[in-house]
Amino acid sequence: MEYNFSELEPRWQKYWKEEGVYHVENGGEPSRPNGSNGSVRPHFYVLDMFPYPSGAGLHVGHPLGYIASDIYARYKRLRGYNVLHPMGYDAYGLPAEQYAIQTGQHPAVTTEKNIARYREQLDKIGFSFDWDREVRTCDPKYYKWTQWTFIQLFNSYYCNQARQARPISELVEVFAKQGTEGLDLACTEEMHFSADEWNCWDEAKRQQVLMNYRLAYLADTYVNWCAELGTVLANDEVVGGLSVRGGYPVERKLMRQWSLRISAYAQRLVDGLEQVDWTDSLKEIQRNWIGRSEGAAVWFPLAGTHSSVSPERADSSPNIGEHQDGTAFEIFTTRPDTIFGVTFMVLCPEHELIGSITTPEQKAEVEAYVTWAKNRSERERQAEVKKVSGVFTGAFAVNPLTEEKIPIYVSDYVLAGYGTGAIMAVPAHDSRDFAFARHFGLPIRQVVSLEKDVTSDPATWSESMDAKTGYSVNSGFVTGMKVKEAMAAVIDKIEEMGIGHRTVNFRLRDAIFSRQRYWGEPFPIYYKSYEVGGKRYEVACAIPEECLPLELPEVSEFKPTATGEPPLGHAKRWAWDTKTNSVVDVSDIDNETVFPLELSTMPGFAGSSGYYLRYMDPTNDKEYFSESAVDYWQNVDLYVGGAEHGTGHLIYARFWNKFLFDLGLAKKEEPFQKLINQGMIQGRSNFVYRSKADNNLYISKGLIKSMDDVTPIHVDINIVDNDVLDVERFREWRPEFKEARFELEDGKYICGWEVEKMSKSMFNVQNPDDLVARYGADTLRLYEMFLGPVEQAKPWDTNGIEGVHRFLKKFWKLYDNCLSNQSNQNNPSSLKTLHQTIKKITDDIERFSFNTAVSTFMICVNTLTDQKCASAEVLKPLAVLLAPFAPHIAEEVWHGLGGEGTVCDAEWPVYDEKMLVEDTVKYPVQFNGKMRFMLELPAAATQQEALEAVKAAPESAKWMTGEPKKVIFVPKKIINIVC
RNA sequence: GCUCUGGUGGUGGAAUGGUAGACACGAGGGACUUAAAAUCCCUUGCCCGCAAGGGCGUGUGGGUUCAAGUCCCACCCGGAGUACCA
Repeated sequence: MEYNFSELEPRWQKYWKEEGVYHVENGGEPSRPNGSNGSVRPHFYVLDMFPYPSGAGLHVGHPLGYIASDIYARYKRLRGYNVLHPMGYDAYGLPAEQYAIQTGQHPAVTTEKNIARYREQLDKIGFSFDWDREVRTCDPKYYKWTQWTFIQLFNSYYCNQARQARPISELVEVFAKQGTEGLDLACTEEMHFSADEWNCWDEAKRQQVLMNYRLAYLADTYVNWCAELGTVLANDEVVGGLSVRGGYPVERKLMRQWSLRISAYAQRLVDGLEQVDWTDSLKEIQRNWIGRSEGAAVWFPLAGTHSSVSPERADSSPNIGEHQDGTAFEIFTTRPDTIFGVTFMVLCPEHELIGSITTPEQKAEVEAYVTWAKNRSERERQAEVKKVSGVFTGAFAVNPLTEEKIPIYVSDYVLAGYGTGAIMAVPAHDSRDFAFARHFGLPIRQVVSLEKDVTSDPATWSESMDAKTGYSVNSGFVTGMKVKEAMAAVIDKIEEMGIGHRTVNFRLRDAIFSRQRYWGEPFPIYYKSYEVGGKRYEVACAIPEECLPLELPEVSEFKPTATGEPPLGHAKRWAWDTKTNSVVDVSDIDNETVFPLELSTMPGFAGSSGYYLRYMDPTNDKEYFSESAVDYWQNVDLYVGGAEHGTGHLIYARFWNKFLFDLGLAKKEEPFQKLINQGMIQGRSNFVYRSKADNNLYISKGLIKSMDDVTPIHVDINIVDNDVLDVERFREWRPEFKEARFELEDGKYICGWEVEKMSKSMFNVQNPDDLVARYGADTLRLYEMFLGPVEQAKPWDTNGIEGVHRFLKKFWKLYDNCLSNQSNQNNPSSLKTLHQTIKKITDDIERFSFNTAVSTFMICVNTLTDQKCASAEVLKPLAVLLAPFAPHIAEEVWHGLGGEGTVCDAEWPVYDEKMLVEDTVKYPVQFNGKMRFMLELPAAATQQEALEAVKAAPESAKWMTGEPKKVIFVPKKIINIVC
């Protein structure tokens, strides 16, 4: 009987589907016939990052992670766990919308089509997903809860003291009672007001103030505007001044946008990393992105104004670091110990103080610089980082510790978005300040030295001394202290003086949440207008929760409107009637009861931030997910996906989960307990080499004398096998190769190869369907695992796939022999092989070493073949071991040998310890502390036997003087000899 | 620059501090076959040697250890992340 994978695989896939074998229920009821004695099964949640269904379909890189997680999910199921292993689609996104703009096809239509194609491809690989739990982010039943969460964010503020999100209604009450007195709140701008002030304000003003504290808030912020895409982008969607999608230029622009106050959670996002089982590198990526740095905020008075700073003023930090009376400004530094080395100050070009402090003589120059700096694109700015630019304001500040007058400059190397947008420059100990000082000929003063009391002339330095080590010098009262001590001492001093305080700064900025696009979740927000004192205010209001979902309207065009509004501006029915609580025509807007709805939509990460929770209870239309569901599943035990989401999705999802945790909905603070990053699969391109002398002559790789004589040409990897070109198919491939002649080596044309990105234009895209058709899903699954460690990036090549396929054929042959030859008896050695395999496979799976697991299977089958053993007693447990990796063949064998139910319901075999005892053990023999030789002894050897063996030691042991008297076994398999 | 990773045959890759190179591919040789495919067997890190055997070998240089691919220090070279973040 042949191993006919193309018949048996679809047959089992159909069976699994019809029988609902992978359907999971919440709760641990033992649905398995031979389950864990009726006891409640433990739960386990294995999740893949759901894909964006692109038009190109799956390539072999996509399923790598899915296969790994499927193996683990199946393994856990076989070990008696109730395993949640769902799949869905991140269906909102730019490509479908770009396609719609070009072709007029509705994104919903193309998305639907792509999903169908993905599903078809996924099904062929034999995954154990519970498709009853599928979610799609573009499905109103799903995004209802994305919108719902947004409303909760909108209706929440963050209390820094409680380290928790709380309802905004609570804040309204507190404001009415005590104003901002005694509160520490996450906000856009520091505000201070009394209860009386609050109570006097009208509704519009109050709403404006509340917006400052909401976790989802509307604010004028500098955004990454991508004109080509017609939308703003989040920081992680921009790399090097270009959009990640499409690579279009991005500029800074001040726009009114929805943002999520993710910065409020910065500290918790850092702390939470301690609790999760992720790789160090990914944790580090997140830590760097969050960018926590400790330091001090210090007020520097302006020279020429009164330099006294009142303490209560100093504790607060008004907008962009400026005193309301304009007599001082605040800076942030991580090196307070170097304050005696400040020789100039620098403000960012956006700093509010610039206008008021610039002297008349400098005004023109400063204004020209600020204009220039503001209009520079992000890309230009980043490309010219090394170029020093800036201008003197003519104004001076006073160093609060030395009373020294120091000049104030403006330069774009100081960023508006970080700290207070102003710095104290210490050129001797900061490389950027150093470059600036050198460029403008400003003084450089050494205040830190590696050795106590030893200084040198900074004029002779080629670079600044940035390291936080050594001792303070020339630094007043901290001179002689170690850097760390000096930092503490200076902070203590400035706190005592009331001009500054210890503080922590984060690089992480709030996430901009608006996209000027069509294909995304609409905001459940409408705008009421107020007219107060001749001024018009717009107040954002959430639509009532019970009216959700607010469905994405139809539009006539997917492009922005003529007035530059987002595509939703084309929608006819896009106004909110507060009387009927329903969507009505835009023409009905009266600003009395009918109001305009928000025109932008939510970004891609909105729908993907909480999807793992929805899988727990995907059809619930009353709640996001039920309490009992989340109580049962808790959080994701194992999450598998690419590390490229380290600064995007994985930050947003953690934030989202922490927020839901604060609301009491999520039960664990961290959503993903263990995380494995599957390495990217790169393409492996093949080349043919065309002779430059003869356009129809192609030279085999080994015969090329010089690469200058030939032109390498990408060739479709599907007509190359093990780097050997199928010359006939090559001639047929394209008309230009029809007349091709070849210079062959050993009758073959050998192609060159190179590792490149997997892309259509390089003809190196491997489609999993082709491999499934040729070798079967089981071979594909095993091969993808065999390729190397899951975490490691590697180029795709099919050079070893035959070996894996051969293994399955050998396994099949054992099974076939077993069926045809019932007289096959077990022998002790084959049982031993089985038990060794059980132990090794279990170990390998537990440590996610799937590539060695596949090797283990190969060794096992080879050994059993040698041992001529093919009894059902050995093969049935083997089928179970193999089931996570190659479920189809495992199922077939299991059934063929009389297994009950499906192999998915079997029990993971337990190995017998006694079977594994080694016959012999190798001991290093040690004498006088020196290792002398290796000795092989029976595993159960006694002291006496060991002594005899040492006496009878080989020639190499003749160094010994006298007879060994005693042999001592010491840990780690060493024999010590005493004479 | 900073941070994280990794460096082992012709290739992908194995090795709780204990015989480096498992397993697989590729290559070479052989069996079966009229032939091919499929299948099976042998060889395959490098150097010397007819052989038995010997020498050298995990990026480089040191160190710890009876014993180092593995641990420690310094350096070199890749890959990734991030970048005027004060």
